[in-house]
Amino acid sequence: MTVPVSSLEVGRARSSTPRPANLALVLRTVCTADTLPSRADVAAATGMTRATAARLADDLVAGGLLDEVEATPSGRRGRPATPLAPGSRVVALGLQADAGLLAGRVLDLRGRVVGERVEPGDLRGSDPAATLARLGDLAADLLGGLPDGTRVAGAGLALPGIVDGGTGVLLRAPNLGWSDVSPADLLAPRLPGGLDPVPGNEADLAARTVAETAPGRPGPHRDFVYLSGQIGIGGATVLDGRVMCGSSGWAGEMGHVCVDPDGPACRCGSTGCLEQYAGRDALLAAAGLPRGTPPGELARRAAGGDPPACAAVAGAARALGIALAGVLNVLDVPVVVLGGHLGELAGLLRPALEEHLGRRVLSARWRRPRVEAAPGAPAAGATGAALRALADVVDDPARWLDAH
Amino acid sequence: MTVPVSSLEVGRARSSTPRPANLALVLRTVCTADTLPSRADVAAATGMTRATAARLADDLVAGGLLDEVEATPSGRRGRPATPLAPGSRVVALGLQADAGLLAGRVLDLRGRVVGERVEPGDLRGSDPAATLARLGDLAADLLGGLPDGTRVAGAGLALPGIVDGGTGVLLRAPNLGWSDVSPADLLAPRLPGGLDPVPGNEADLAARTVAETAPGRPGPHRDFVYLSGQIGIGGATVLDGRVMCGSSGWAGEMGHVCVDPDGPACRCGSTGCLEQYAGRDALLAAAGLPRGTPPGELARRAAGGDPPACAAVAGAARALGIALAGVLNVLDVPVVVLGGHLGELAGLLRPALEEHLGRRVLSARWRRPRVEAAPGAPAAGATGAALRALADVVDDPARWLDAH
DNA sequence: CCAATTTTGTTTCAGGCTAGAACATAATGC
DNA sequence: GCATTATGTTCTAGCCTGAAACAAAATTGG
Repeated sequence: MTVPVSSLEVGRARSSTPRPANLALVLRTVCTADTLPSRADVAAATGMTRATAARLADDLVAGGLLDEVEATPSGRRGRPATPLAPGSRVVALGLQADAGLLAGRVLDLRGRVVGERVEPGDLRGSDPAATLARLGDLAADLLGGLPDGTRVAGAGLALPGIVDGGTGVLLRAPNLGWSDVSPADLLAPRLPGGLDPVPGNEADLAARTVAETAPGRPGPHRDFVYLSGQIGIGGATVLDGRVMCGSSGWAGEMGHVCVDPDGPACRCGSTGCLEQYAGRDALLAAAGLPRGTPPGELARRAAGGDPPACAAVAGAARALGIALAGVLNVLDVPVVVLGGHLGELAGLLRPALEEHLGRRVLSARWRRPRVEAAPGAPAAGATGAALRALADVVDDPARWLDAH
Repeated sequence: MTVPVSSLEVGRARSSTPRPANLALVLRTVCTADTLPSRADVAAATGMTRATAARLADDLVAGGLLDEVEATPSGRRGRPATPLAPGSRVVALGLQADAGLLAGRVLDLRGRVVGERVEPGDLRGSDPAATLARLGDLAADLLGGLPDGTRVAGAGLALPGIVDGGTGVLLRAPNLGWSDVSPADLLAPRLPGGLDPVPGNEADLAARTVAETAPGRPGPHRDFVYLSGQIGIGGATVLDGRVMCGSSGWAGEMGHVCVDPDGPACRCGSTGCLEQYAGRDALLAAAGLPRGTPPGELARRAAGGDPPACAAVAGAARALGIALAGVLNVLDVPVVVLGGHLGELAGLLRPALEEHLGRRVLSARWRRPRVEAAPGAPAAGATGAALRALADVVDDPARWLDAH
């Protein structure tokens, strides 16, 4: 052979028949639809013939990826349609280990929460092996409580740190005090049926819950920046509906964008990082509150007009404005979604932050950047981890059908 | 129908047969290969059978999208292979209107320059209609000089400003002093055969020349930030090999990332923008040189140790370090490519800039960010515009075959 | 209550495309 | 000159979709 294979590798998947792509198209169409579509609706939406759409839907129903739902009398004439819904017995497990909690959540293909466990607790400086063992037991318990016939399509694990995409190793998680942990090895033995949770960054996965509200269903924004205020400030960028994880998982280190080169020194070695102004501890210190105060208390004081609290919020808004304006200028993203402690402060931050962005973002004259609060579900990372696992099924249902 | 069609629209193209996708796969494989592959090489690389690869290749050869090249004696035994190459008679036209020049360039599917015209001239404050008429004549002249049998697949136009992706209207181009111009209307009448150049941002298109060195052939980096120093500083982000143009074409306003909130006022209304430190005029002023000095002169002086020139370069490196560190932290991109006047200074900027980035980018301890100079071809935007047009052909050759 | 109408879902058949195997072609090596 | 080896072509079976005919189950109207 003249040409080495490596030089010819072309990224795309190839399939000799159109069927896998069309199965995915049918499933995605059902997942995306606002109301439960019939086979005929799917045919109309995709441009296939009714025969083809029906055949593909039949296969998906047989494999459990679609459910035929009881028809509700529509009042229109003609044979009543059989509504299709994403299969309720195909689920995925999302796990999360954070400085403040352990969580597990099971979602089905419709995006409904089928099972849930949240265990608050201070895990800073905890032993990775012991903590992950507890999480594994929690997961096993959660899976054991699922109704018979449920099939677990996959699992994910949200971690507050840098995860190497290739090896799945948690390189470092400052809030937990962990480094170089391989969570798969510690978790898998505790889980039934060879389930192997794929680790991912908590902010990336939380951003996914905004990018898609249910498996295959796009959320309210195609392009946005997600900011997750935990102890530090993580973040993620969503472009074209895809969460950008960076070429090695380091994306979203929003907390260390430089706000002021002459500002206070940061533990990262740089100066004037965003975290020094809008991180949880920095905010509390500026407001004159002790370290462990819940962010809700800060929000209450600032809303009540307490001067140091208001000053802290104003300072955070200014710093966020400077840091985010840079990102918004570079990426042309119209929306910022605030999660974590920043989400709790969103109502107070929004006016000043939108004003800062309006001044510093070049395109603001045409389209003013908007600031929103993330829907405040606890342990959003667990939900995102489950969604990511289910996305694998939605993207290639043929593989799932062949395997079962 | 229960479900409104709009709610069911799923972005993907659907085709009832695998052929269009496989045609694209074969063409892309040939474009990507380091050496000219035979039909058998294509089969091996794609996983198709030789029969299938050969049939698809035959169709592409018949349509002019692939050429059969004279076999060079390989010395190996067996029937000699017929090498395949991207079709040399399918070309695209790239145009560029900039503050300092008008340019047109014709590229073939192999990425070779088939024709070229560059007309330097000061176009600041020029009349859009007159200037685009000149560009149209230049283009018509260029196309007229092409060898017989050449087929023009499309055209693009690089402009130094904000282009609305939907309408193709140039909203504003500060360096030209243009706003709300519709270049397609002014150009198309001068061009043969209903050719309608698609306008795009100059920095985005210049970044494309780094992202792909020839149609369908990935460049040296999958993920990088491109900085284009013209009069201001434009830029573009390439993620996963795709140039991110933003949800409304405003992406890449790198020049107005805030370096220092207490810095000098910028004409954009903000303060301490990168442009105030590393823009062409700011650099020349800091070096004590008059406004019109070519950047090469600054580079010579700084290389020679002239103190004000060195200070100017050092200041620019610091400002670039602060601004880029933010972007690199957020997007986890390992490479910065410098073009335009920053490219000419790349050698001088690199050491200080890499040092700044090493300190401010969180992932630097694992992977140090690298700074490179863009290959310094003049009017890179024109090349990028032609590449973009050719990418349409490479992405869906079936459409091209059907239409001819 | 029954027939016409309408819409959904199924069955059947033809056609396009790929995989696999056999075959033809054109070189090297002994 | 003949075996060997690799490329390219031809032929057939099988998978999948599109089109059209058909079956099923509701409403409408007398």
